[in-house]
Amino acid sequence: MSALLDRAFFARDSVAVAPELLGCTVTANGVTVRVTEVEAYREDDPASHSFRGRTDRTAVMFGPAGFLYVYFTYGMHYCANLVCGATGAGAAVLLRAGEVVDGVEAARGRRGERVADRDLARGPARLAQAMGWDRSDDGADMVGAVRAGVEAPAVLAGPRTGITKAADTAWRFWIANDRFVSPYKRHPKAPAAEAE
DNA sequence: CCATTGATCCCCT
DNA sequence: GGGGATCAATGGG
Repeated sequence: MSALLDRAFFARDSVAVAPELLGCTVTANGVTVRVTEVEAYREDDPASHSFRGRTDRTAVMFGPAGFLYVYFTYGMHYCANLVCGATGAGAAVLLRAGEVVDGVEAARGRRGERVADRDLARGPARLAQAMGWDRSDDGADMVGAVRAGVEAPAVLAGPRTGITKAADTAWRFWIANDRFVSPYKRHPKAPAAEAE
């Protein structure tokens, strides 16, 4: 059994925490996932929910590190973040994808009986659904639920997904050559990447 | 490619 | 207090 990550681990810059979360495991509601893909968000970041300051929805992001920030989007999906940085920093790491390593039956019960193992948590809303998270889990303390990985994986970095602003900031991190990373899709309305 | 879906937030009155 | 745009996505063609 590997080490639990303490609150100090999360209480740093989200861009530093994000890649270190790869390969770690997160456990909730009878399901454990090995994290394969994340994105960092910060208050000084136009794509962050915290960019325009604290609101009722984003209050948890401005609280102490190590707590879960769950939001609802596209009228049908939940996504989950781990709050990072100093209290009041408004930073977090979005959990984008993972491999269900324990509780496959529970995850499949939430995601659907016909869902392939690979797709149980491959995508931020899929991961949140597999973990059984919704707005009632907003603010849950995740210290004690996140463990270091057995070994440090090979990490790649690139632009974030699904956003229209700051789409070229390389704050998306994923494990190289891992089947449980979500397929990359730039937001259709994001400006095209600069030509090489 | 495209529809789905509704909470949230901005910016006015 | 209200109208309208937006949205860290998914699933099905």
